[in-house]
Amino acid sequence: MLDERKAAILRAVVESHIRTAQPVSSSFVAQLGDLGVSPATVRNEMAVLEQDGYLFQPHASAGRVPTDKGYRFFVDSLSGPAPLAAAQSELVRLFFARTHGELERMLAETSGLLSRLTDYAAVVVAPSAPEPGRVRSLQLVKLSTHLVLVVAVLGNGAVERRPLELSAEVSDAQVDRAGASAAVSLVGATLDKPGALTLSGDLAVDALAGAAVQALLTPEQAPGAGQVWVGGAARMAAAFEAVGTIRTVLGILEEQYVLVTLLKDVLDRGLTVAIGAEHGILPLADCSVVVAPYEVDGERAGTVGVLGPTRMHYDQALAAVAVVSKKLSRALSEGGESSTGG
Amino acid sequence: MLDERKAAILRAVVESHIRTAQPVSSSFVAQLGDLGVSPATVRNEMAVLEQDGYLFQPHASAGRVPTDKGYRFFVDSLSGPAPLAAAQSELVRLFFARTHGELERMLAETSGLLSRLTDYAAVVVAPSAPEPGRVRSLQLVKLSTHLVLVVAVLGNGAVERRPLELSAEVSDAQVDRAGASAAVSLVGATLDKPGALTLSGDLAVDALAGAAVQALLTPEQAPGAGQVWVGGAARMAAAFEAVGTIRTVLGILEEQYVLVTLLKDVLDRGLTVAIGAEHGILPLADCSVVVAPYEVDGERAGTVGVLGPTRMHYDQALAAVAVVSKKLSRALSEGGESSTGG
DNA sequence: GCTAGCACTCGGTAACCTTGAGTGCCAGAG
DNA sequence: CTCTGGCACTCAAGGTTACCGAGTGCTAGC
Repeated sequence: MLDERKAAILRAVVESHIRTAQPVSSSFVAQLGDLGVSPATVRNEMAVLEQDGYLFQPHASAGRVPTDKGYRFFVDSLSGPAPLAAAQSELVRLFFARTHGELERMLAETSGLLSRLTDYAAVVVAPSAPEPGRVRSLQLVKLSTHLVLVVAVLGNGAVERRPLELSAEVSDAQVDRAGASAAVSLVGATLDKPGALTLSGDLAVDALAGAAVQALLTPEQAPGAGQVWVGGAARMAAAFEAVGTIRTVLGILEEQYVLVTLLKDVLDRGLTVAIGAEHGILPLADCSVVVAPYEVDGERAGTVGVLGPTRMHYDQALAAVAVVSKKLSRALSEGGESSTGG
Repeated sequence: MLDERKAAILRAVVESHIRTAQPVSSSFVAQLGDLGVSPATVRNEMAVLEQDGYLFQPHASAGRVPTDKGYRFFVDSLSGPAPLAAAQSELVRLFFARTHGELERMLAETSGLLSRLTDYAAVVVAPSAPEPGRVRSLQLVKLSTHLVLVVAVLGNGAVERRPLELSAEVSDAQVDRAGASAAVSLVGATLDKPGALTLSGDLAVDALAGAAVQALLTPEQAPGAGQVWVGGAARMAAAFEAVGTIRTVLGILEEQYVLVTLLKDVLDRGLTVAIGAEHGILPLADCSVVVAPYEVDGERAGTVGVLGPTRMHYDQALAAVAVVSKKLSRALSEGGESSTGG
């Protein structure tokens, strides 16, 4: 496609522009010395690169700026993620040594970590379908005369909790019996196919047990809502000069649905990096996305990603995303200790 | 302090500047017609207001802009929060009719609501010391050979969950007996003063029961962390023109500690509104804060607030904050249905 | 005490020029 | 055929000047 010299020039332009955010001139590339040719020669090559759509000239007397296609070539020609700087590796190590606990908290903090690592905004998407697993334990707890709480512990340690509003008063004993009955029906079964209820004859008890089982089978929350954590949105304000761009980008970062779809789309297309207009979201035309899935117990669960300007440090972002997704997978899979408390 | 005419002029200047973000001229105020005086008279009054520190003149041939002191006078002379616009009341009504569930989720969504209502950034601080309440139920669930989960349901319906890593293997029966023992010790007691453990004689069982009780007594999370939700940070980008201001404000909005302290300080000083430099945070000198506490079961619990530019619509912000804090208090107090899922 | 009138100030805008970075192209050297 | 030095050309950026007009402060008069 591109002969070696053109590729070298293109790489030089991209690298320089990522660093300086300025158009890159032919003489600058020539002075780099890697090619041993004069600025005039570089100019000729650059003209061809522009015709082929890799470069773009803001105006007649300016240097060249990479196009999305130029960045794409650059990213594809990377030899893989750079190794993380020592300080950053240490940051990651410390973070995962220190962080335990609830899934939600962990993911939220991970978005902060990833943002600090890259200096861009980071997005973490929660596991899409937290596979229910078997019910390990089920209990009814009477909170007040008309309010009973259903608490179930699942195989992965997650706790499902459902309030149950009663129209008629029930006794402690009735709650206990209903709990036992519901437990027989559900413990050992998975949430998608419960066992049959054994009837006790006491209508109130049987109704309560049935309602408890039913409540557990109903997923508590709409999918997609509250499942995204964005870290370091403020860093996007530092990445752009134009106020308008900052506003639209920040606006998008608050649209959880758009974010989830964006990351999912990119992954589904088998990509790790989406550059500029490659993802379909027009307001983010000046942004690139670097994504990686993370796993829980070997199953692809959620996504972590970095959103930065098109002229982002791809090698570092790739490295950070790769490391974080790997470590996160491990942290979330360790004996099921950390899991949703919903 | 200020005679009526000066006060009227000052109010006019503030109102106009809030709307237009422009310096306000004497002729504009005179044309409003509320005073029936000429621009020249207004000018004279304005000169006095400037000497007294209520107004400020960016340069010699410009109109006047309110100072913090001017805004303070304006806010203090408000007759109370304006009634919410019909569309907004409806938004609030719908929101609280629709929103149930976990405390965290609810607070997070509330920050979004408040931000939408006011068009500024909203901050919601979680209850500072979630009063533990009595333990209603306690259970040990064996997840794997070396991992046991302690699950406790508290009086307010909150579920506390602690993983327990074991060095030696235990049998199902042992877990059950330890659970029963720990339950005897804790059920009915509050988390700060547990009852004594009755020893069984089986060392493994007693150790496990003790560990379970101990785990529950240890608060899971560091205070202050993850206890703040910010909604609509992007709206701050629309509220300011200068990129620098946008950056610093967004930066602050990600400093959870600063935010919590800020809101707490303002409330502690008995204020509802902090204008410009009145709160001590220099980078937020161009911002004002409107806060209100919310209650859970009659006890002051957390804070909701709005962060906007100094020239914010105080009446609307006051109204929105008041309504949201009231409704939130009610929603969180209803029979303890909604509470933390720790 | 209020107001009309007037001189004054000063930010903002437009027009203009200059500068210099960078290009495209061409002719000549290798 | 490829590369390079030279040169004319383009155009954004920055500086200067002039002008406009919004808005003020002051004063004299009602």
